[in-house]
Amino acid sequence: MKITSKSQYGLKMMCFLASHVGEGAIPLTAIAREISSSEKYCEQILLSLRKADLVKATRGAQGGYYVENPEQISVGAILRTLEEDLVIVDCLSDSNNCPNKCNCQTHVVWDKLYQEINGFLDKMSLTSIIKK
Amino acid sequence: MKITSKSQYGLKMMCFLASHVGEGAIPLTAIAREISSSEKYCEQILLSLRKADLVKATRGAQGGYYVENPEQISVGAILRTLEEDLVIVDCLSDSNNCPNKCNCQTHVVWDKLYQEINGFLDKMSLTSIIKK
DNA sequence: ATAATTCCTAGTAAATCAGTAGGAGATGAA
DNA sequence: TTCATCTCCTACTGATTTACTAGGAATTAT
Repeated sequence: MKITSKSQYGLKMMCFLASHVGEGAIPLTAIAREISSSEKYCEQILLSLRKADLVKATRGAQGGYYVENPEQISVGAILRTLEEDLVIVDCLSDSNNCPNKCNCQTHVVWDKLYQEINGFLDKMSLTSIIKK
Repeated sequence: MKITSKSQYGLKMMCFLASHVGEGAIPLTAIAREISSSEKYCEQILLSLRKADLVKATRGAQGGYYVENPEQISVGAILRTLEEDLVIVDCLSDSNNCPNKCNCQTHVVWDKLYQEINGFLDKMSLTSIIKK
């Protein structure tokens, strides 16, 4: 039940980009320096975020990464792309895998917890957390 | 961000024991059979739960495990003992470990999420989930 | 052209997870 | 008292996941 370092770095990067919205593309080198991590690792995380359309990128010289409309990007959306959908137990995504065919009493606990976590994180926008 | 199988089995066992409260000690063999897992693994999990005083045990012949006052046992308490305190990012428990000395904007996100999860799970008692 | 930059796949060491194994110690019953 | 039935406890192990690293192809402003 740990948040991965991928998500932790990912959220930091998103915060950084959100606080520089409208200033054009920011290169990987600057981003990695800001959050004190390796360029290669940050690159990999940014790739996932871009594929999920949460960041934009422009290639080539003077290229880099940037976000648009940070007020519309939720922390939940970010974590769902970096934590494989935030599915906290497998039988939530793959009911066939549940040994009790999901008729067990505990299933409802995981389901409600999942709803709770996602609901909470979806209400939190990037803009709201950088204004502190 | 996955719930471990230890917690999943643990909660199932607790539900089973709670639904047989007042019927005396139930031996490991019966518990393991009920939740379709190995005796040895169940035993290990029950050991943790007992050390946290969430289940009681009597040794020797006719011994076994049982719970008292399931209405006072929360799902949160169970998960905290099986998921090392449900600390979702290390810098929540060990601030020294936070590269940004926890002055980062993201820290508050993890902190609030932690509060949310725990608050939610603490309100859920064993009794409430077996009555379905 | 070329220097700067992202894109993409593959690899790897370390940590964690999931489960096994075995024996010591306790206790009720014959 | 002995024996069968239980829990207690520690150590071990294979599989999986995590947290990175590496290298080269593709793209674009200057």
